[in-house]
Amino acid sequence: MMDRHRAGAILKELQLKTTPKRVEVMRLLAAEPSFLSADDVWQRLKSSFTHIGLPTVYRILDELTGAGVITRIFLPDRKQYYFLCTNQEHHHHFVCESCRRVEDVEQEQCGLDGLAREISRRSGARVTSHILQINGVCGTCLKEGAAV
Amino acid sequence: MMDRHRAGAILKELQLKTTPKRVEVMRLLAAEPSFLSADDVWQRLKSSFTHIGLPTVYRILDELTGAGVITRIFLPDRKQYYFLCTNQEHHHHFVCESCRRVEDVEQEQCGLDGLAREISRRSGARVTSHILQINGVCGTCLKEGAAV
DNA sequence: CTGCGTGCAAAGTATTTGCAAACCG
DNA sequence: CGGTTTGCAAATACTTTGCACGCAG
Repeated sequence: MMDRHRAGAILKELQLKTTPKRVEVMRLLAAEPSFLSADDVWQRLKSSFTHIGLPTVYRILDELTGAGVITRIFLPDRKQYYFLCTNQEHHHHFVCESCRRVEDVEQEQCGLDGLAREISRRSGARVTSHILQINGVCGTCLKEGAAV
Repeated sequence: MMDRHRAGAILKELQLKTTPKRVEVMRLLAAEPSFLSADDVWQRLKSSFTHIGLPTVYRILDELTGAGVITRIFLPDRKQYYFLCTNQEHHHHFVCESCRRVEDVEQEQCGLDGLAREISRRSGARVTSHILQINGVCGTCLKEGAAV
């Protein structure tokens, strides 16, 4: 699990005060192989804090998402899901629809940078960001017959 | 603008009854170079129908999205936006954050199919879908100084 | 100290649902 | 005619906001 010191260092770098709640959110997310909803995070935090409000969870998740530490995961239910990837390289995610586990997809295979360059060359547009999420069923779930 | 006959044909193919509301939603979306919210669509429909409910608009948009006729566009405001691309080839979209216009990005440049194959080869997962959306500011908006 | 961070309560609002009436095929 | 489709009203539920107190630096 991510140690408190490292969480604090990241927060400092983001110019956010190192509060126990923020640290715990980061540690918790870093220990999760799956994406979580704000409510999921809240439930888990309740075991560490007696007083913790859902709005606080939303605020912390927003800050971390804005700072790029956390990635949003898109699901058809249009709730917001979060995933913290310790991998700092630019990359994307494979999301298992069955177990919610998230796996990294390496950048070399993605080719998005070239695509962005191509777009701006052809139409004069400036690419500022992109969303790339691969959905499916992971190998483990397939074996367990969890396929849809 | 997409003619009613073509809209009807598409609906028939989807095994949906050809109702005036559905036809008009398709025509309207096909004529839009930008993505629209359910509410946007509703407002536009009001000029064609006196009795038209917002839930109906949502239902129609859901049906068409599920059938793959309409693409969802993701924005930070977490509302749902829709865009109808007449281009039947597999492709993706460049979304201008300033004018909301959507431009096609051709498939050859994307390489996502290869990526999906690579993922399943390496981890045994099955890829069922993916989201790829390129965000930025289009050439026209850049010239107009609309850049953020 | 001093301003950012948080709890709590309450609001906001996009989206969904239930049901009866209208309509397509 | 019979099962879809739609209008309307109401509900859902996620997320946000306001404000006062508490805590990090």
